[in-house]
Amino acid sequence: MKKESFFQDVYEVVRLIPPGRATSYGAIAEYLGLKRGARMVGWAMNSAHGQDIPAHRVVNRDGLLTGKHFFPAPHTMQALLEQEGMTVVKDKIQDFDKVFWSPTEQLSL
DNA sequence: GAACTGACTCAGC
DNA sequence: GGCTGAGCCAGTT
Repeated sequence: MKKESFFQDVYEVVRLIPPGRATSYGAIAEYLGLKRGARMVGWAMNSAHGQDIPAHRVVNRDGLLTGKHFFPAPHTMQALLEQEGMTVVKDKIQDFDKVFWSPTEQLSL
């Protein structure tokens, strides 16, 4: 197995998120074996700056764009999500249960 | 080198 | 039903 950092796995999973879909920090953490490692996923995103990581497709359990504040502009995250066909109202993804992409289910097949 | 923090989440009160 | 506390790992101070 790879001895890469937990962060590298996070990046890879986030890259596999298909357009028009979004997932949560907890879902990624769970896929990596960390049930409460959601914070580390967010931390990984923090280090993902400069890489091809669609961090805008990663939101919290509520579909809320908690990480929007870390983007170049506050509306960048929402704009990217809307470009992919998702509806964002008040920094929150609408029909999040429909656009939700679970790595545990999609990648374990 | 130990303590703190950090883009979260769940359980308990 | 809303708030507080605890827990995960790694990077920073």
